[in-house]
Amino acid sequence: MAEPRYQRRKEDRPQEISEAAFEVFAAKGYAATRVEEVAKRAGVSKGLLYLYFKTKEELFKAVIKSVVTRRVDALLVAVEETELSSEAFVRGPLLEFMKQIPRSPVAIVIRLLIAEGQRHPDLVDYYWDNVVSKGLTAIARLVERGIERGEFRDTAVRELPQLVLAPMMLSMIWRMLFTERELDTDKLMDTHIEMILAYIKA
Amino acid sequence: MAEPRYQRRKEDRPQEISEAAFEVFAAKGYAATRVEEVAKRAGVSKGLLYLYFKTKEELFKAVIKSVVTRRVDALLVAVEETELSSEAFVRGPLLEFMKQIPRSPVAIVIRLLIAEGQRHPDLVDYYWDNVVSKGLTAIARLVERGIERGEFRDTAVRELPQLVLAPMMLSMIWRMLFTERELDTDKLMDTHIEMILAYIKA
Amino acid sequence: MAEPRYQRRKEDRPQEISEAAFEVFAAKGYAATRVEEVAKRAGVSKGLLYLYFKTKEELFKAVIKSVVTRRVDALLVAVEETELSSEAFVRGPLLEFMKQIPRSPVAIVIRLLIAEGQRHPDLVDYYWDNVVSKGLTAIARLVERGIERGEFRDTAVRELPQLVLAPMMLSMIWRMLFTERELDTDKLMDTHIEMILAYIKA
Amino acid sequence: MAEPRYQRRKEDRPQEISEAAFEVFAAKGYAATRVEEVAKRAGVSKGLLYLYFKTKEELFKAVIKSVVTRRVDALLVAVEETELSSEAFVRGPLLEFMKQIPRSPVAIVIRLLIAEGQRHPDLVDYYWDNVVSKGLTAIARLVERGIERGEFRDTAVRELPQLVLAPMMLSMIWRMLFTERELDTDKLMDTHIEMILAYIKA
DNA sequence: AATGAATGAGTATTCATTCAT
DNA sequence: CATGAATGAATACTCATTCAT
Repeated sequence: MAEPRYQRRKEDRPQEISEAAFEVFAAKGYAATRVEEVAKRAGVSKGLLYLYFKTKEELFKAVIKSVVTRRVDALLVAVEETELSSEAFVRGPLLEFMKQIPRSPVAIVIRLLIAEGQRHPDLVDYYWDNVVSKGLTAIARLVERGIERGEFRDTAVRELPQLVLAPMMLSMIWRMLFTERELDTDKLMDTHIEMILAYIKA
Repeated sequence: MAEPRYQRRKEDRPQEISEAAFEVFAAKGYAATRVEEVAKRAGVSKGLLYLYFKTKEELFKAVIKSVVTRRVDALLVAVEETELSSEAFVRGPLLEFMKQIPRSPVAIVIRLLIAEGQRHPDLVDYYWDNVVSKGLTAIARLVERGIERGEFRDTAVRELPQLVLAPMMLSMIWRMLFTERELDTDKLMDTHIEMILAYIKA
Repeated sequence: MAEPRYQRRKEDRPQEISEAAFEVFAAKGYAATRVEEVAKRAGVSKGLLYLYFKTKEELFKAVIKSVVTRRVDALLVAVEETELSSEAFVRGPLLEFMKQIPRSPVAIVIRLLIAEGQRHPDLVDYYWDNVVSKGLTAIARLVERGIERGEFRDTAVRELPQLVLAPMMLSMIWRMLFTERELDTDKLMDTHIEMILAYIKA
Repeated sequence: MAEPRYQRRKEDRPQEISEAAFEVFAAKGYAATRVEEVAKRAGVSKGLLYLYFKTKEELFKAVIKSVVTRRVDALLVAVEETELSSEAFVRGPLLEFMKQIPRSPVAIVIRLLIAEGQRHPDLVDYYWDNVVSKGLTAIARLVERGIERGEFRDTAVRELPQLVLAPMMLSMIWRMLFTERELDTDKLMDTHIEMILAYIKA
């Protein structure tokens, strides 16, 4: 009659805990997050959490890694397979990608990395390998192809894909810190892409 | 025998403690910083530290605020008083400013704000008022003056001074996280300024 | 493929668990022993273990009691039934018994009792009744019979059978603590018996 | 007016804490001892305890080592300096020593070592070096001197000083486990010494 | 003013025990 | 009967803050 005191749901637990942890880490940062709160939010006991994650730190790392978005891989693939002109790709899929990222969990992960990265170089490495490096490669490929096709001039942008992503980065930080201060981050990126294209178009 | 500690002016104490605290906060973040370590590094006792700063949090806020750089005010003044053309100012003092910031303590403060800002909105306000807002105003003024003088076209950049600073932001983050990965941040900013100017010049 | 575990008789389970528990308690002591490890070593689940033993403490007590050796009873019987002279019995079966005990599980039980006995007086009582008391009685009977037969003098040893066993006790402790430090415990007991006999022989 | 909330007594604290800890460890054993109870009994806060002892284990080791009795050294010295005959020394100071030890804190330390020694070999080493080894050396010296002087025969006891101490060991264990069961441990040792002397006297 | 000994609330982690499956 | 996922009380240790000296 009474509610069962608990459910056995071995398969789902890690995912549920990880999601709850992400929310709490996002809201409070690593140090200020209490394991107990994560457990409560996941609807499990502290003990169970420790059954799936050996330490708070391991939980943190698992959470960070779990957010590695498929989006970045998708971008790489899209660059290779698209039939759009390079300019059209920049104006379309790439711009869209740049607008999405600052709204996505990746932005939160970046914040956590900025806050905790010094003490977790392996996490930074992981993010470099699986996210940042791939994203930059995608941009670089796109620019190179544009140059090969005669769409773009051969400029310093070729070696500096970061230049394309700079306003995305700024938008991420902006949203973290200055949410309520007005900044039309979409327009920021529209304008930036406009400017870049004007600069590199043949 | 001992260091002539007693010669230190009492008036300097808060400053010395604050400097020591900045170093430790910078290295470890807020939570992982122990008040005792700050005191030790400042060469005072814990008790004395608490005489000047009522809590660790107050110390943190004082430290953050103490780093508010004069550089930003200087930039504002320079924009108003310069006799350079707008383009020359951008290529000269502004570019120099942008290259300096990511190497300066401001970068560290930004990291601390990103990490702790959510729980300290007043600190974010403070930084907004005293640093960010001023910096953006300076850029905006510069662009407006260029337009007034007929040097620049009237583009979206007028309302988006952030666009000018975006690569500076990216460089700051880059240095925090990916120090050892190669990126010529100076060239990044050179190119960006080149690009911006190409875009807005009449 | 798998071990034919299912062939094990259910009736053997408590015994198997108890044996596994003995090994772990012996290696780690009461507090440091985890029930889970006992279960694993016994090849059963934790739940099943708790079906047979209501608590860890009950398991501990059962284990301790299960080691009550038959050897002691055998010694008593042997004393009564032997046809050897008292001296011959001392030099033969008794000496052999004394040499065996420090190598036997009883030694481990004694260690566990020394460590945990204060909190488990009932265990100590049990061991007193079933092991120590019996052993001492056997020695006392032997000495008395020797006196009755005129083989031995009537000395204080009559009321102090512990005197005979003292080096056995020392050997047990020695092996527990100083395993690697050289001590020929067999020779110790040989000499001791020699000495005792010299003392009590008529 | 009100009682001061605490006293600063830096010098005395380690000693006080160590004594309190000895009592609790003695009563409960290592694992069952709660650091908080030690602190309470010492009349200090948990935090202060950790100021003087980095971990519970370090506290335990310090406590064990602090009990290293001067008695053993005294025995060694006495053996060397005495003007008594060897027999008189055995019947006098040595017998007295043997009767005291089972009543002294050393007995408790031995129990703790028996219980915890396996996990703390360094403690066992320490006790070997500072107590056991010295005690055995003293006995051995005594026997050797007796032989040199022609008081004693040259028997196996020369290489087995443990034989002399065996009933002391048994008495220690007896008191730990079977306190209330009658055994006149003093008489046990009287008789044993009698027996030994009868055996080794020339 | 200055010190640092002393406090105690707060937190990660463990593990005996239970109970849904 | 059997399992092992789930619980939660227990406990070592930390560190911001206080206050007797």
